[in-house]
Amino acid sequence: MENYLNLLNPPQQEAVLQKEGPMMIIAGAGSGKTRVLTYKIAYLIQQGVDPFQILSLTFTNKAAREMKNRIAGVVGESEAKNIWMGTFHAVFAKILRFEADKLGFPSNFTIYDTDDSVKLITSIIKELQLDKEIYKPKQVFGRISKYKNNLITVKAYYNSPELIEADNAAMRPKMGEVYQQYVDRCFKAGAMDFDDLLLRTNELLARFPEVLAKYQNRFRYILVDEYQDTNHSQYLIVRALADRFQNICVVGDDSQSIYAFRGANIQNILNFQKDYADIKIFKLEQNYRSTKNIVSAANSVIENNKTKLDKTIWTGNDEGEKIKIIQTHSEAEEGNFVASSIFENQMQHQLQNTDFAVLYRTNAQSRAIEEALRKKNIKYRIYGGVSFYLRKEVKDILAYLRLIINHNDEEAFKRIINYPARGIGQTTIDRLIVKANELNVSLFYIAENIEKIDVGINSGTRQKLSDFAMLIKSLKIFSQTDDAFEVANQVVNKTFLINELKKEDAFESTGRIENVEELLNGIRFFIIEQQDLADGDTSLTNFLQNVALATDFDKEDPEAKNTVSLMTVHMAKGLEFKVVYIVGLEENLFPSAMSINTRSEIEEERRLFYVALTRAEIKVYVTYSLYRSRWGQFNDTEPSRFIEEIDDKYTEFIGKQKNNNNSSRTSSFLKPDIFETKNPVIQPKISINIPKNLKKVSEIKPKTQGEIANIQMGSFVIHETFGKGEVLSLDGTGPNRKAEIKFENAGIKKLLLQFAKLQLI
DNA sequence: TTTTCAAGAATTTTT
DNA sequence: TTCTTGAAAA
Repeated sequence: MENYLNLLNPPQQEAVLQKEGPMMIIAGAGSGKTRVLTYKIAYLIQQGVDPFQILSLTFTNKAAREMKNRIAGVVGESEAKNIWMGTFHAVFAKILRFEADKLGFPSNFTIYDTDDSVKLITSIIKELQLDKEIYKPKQVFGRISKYKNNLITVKAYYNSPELIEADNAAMRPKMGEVYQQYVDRCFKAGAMDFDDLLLRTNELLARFPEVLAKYQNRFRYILVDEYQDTNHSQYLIVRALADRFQNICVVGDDSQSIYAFRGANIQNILNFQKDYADIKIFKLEQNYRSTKNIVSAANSVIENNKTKLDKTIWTGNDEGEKIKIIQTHSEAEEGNFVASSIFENQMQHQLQNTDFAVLYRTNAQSRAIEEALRKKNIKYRIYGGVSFYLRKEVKDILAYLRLIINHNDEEAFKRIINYPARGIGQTTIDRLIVKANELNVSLFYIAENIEKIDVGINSGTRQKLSDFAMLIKSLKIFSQTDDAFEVANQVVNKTFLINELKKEDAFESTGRIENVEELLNGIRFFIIEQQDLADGDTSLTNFLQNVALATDFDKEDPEAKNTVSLMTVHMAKGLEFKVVYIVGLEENLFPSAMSINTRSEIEEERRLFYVALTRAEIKVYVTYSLYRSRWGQFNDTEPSRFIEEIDDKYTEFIGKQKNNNNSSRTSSFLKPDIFETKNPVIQPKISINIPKNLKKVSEIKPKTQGEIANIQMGSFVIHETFGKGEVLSLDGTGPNRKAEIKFENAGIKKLLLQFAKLQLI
C-alpha cells in the first residue's frame, strides 16, 4: 500500500485516498490520470470493496484493457478480472443482453453500425417517397442520433414544437415520420444502433425500478473517465446508477472535450458540482509528460477559450526545444518534410518509429504522409479511417453471421440476399419490403414462407428465396453445436465466397481473400482469448458484439511492430509520443471549415489543437502548406489562426521568418537536406491537375504526348505499382485512350493512359 | 437481372 | 482524383 502511495504527488494521493462520496478529479493533460484511477481502484479493493461492485467506464476498450492489466499488477489477476470495466457502449450492451426481453428485444439483438443505420434510413426515405436531396440520409441520421442522445423519443419529438419547427425550417416536415419508421424497423429487426445502447439503457432503468435497484446495489462505486466527453444520455445513466450510494468519481479535463459533434456535453463536467451535494474536487495540475516549452505553448493556446474551469498546468520537466513551425508548398512537400525529419530525429536521438506520431484533422490527409514515408522506407501504421471490420468482404461475411444469429436483421439480409449473385434483384427486394411492412414481419420471414404468402414473385425467384432461407437455417443449426470459427468457415465454404472474390481482378482479389482469412483467424483468436477468461463467452453473439463496438486500436496488427503512428487528433486522445507532427494547420482545415461559425465551435477546434500539442513529450512540429490539393485540384490556403495563438516565445519558424515581408513564397530558407525534392512551381488559383510524380522529375520522366503515342501493341512498359507488363491491346482516343496490359505480377489490367504513368522500356 | 458507363459528389471528427 | 449512384445497354 505505502509503496505505491510514494509514487504519487500530494493531490494524486488525496484523490486516491478519498474513498466515499461524489468527487471530481480535474486532470490536466499528462498529469498521471490513468495512474490515479488505477491506484484508486486498487485502493478500493484493498479497503475491502468487492471488485464485483466497482463499475469503471472508460472511453475506449483499449483504455479499459490496459487499466485492468495495471490493476491486476497491484491487486492480482483474480481480483481485477471481476471489475466491470469498459466503454459505456460495451458495458451497457452486456447489461441489455441480460434484460433484453423486458424491452421486447431478443437477447441476441444485432448492433447496427453507422453504415447499417444510414442504409436503413436511405431505404425508408425511398419508401416514403421523399426527396433524398432534401432528406439527406446522413443528415437525417445525424438528426435522429441527436434526438436519441438527448433522450428525445418519437413521442417526445411530436410533443416538441421547437424541434418540429426546426425540421420544418429545414424543409423536412416528415422528419417525425422517418424517425418513427426508423425506430420501428430497428425494433422489428431486433437491432439497436449505437445510440440505442444508451437510450434503451435509460429506458430500462426508468421503466423498471427493480432493475434500477439491482444495478444500483451492484455498482456501489462508479468511476467515469473522460467525463468531459459524455453526452446527456450517458450522463443520465450515471446519475441514475449513482443515485443510491453517491460513490461517484468522475475524471476529466474540460480543456480536452472534443466530441461535441457526437453529442458530448461539456456542461456535464462544468456543472458536476451542482449535481451532487458535498462534492470533493481534486486538481491534478502537474504535467509529467511534456517539456516546459510544450506545456507553455499549449497553455497559451487554450488561454483563448472563454469556457473553462480554472486550473494552471505546469511542469517540472526540462525547458526543451521550441515548437517548430514549418511552411511548405504542397502536401507532398509537407509529407516529405515529415518523413525526412523523422529520419533525422531518429539518427540524432536514437529514437524508434514508435516514438513518432503524425496527427491530422481529417483522415484524407494521411495519403500524402503515407506516400512520403513509403518513399523513405519508414514503417507506419494508420489508425482509424476505414476500419478492418468495415471492409466490404469482411462485412459480407459478418452479415451472414449476423443473419444466422438473428434472422430478423434487415440490413444483413439485404446485404447478402444477392451476394454471391443468386438472381434476386432490386425489384424482388422492393416487393419483399412492401410485403414485410404490410404484414409487420421481417424480410426473412417472407423468404422463409414465400410459398404461403402472395408477394407477386415468379416461381423461379420464389425457389431461390426459399433456398436462401434454407441455407441460413441450416447454418443456424450448425451454429448450435459448433463454435464461431467453424460457423464462419461453413459460411465461406457453402457460399463459395472465395470463388466470388477470385473472379474479380487479380490485384484486388488477393488482398480481399487475405482479409477473409484474417477475419477467420481473428475469430479463432477471439475464441482462444475468451476461453482464457473467467467469464469468457465464446458465442458468436459475443463475437459480433465485440466487432461492432471495436475500434482500430482494438485490433492488433501482428505485422505492425515498431511503426510510426498516423491518426486523427481525435484518435490520439489519451496517447503520448516523444515527437509529434501536427500537419495541415490551415484555415478551413484546422479549424475545419465546418466549425468556424460559432464561438463554441471554434473553441472545440482549439481544444482539439490543445490535445494535439499535449500528446508530445519532447518535440512538436507544426506544419502548414501554402497550397493543398482538393479533389485533384490545387487551391491556395491561409495559415491557421491557431499558429498565431501560440505565444511566440515558444515557437520558432523554420524556413520562413514570421511576419517577414521579404520572405518570398519560394523556399530559399529551407535547408536543402530537409527536402529531398524540388518544390513544384505552382501558380495560385490556377486549377490544373498536377500529377503526383511531377516532383520526382529526376526519377520518372513525365510522359509526353509523343510517349503516349509511342505505346503500341506489344510494347513493354513499367507501371508504378503493377511493375513490368506487356501491352495486349489499345483502344479509345485522346484522353480516353486505354491499354490492356498484362503485368508480370499483377495480371491483366485495363488502364487509361493519361493517368497510368506508364514508362516505355 | 446483370453489367457497363457516365455523371456527380466528396472531406470533419467516432462509439 | 476516387468513390458512389443511376441510367442505359446487354
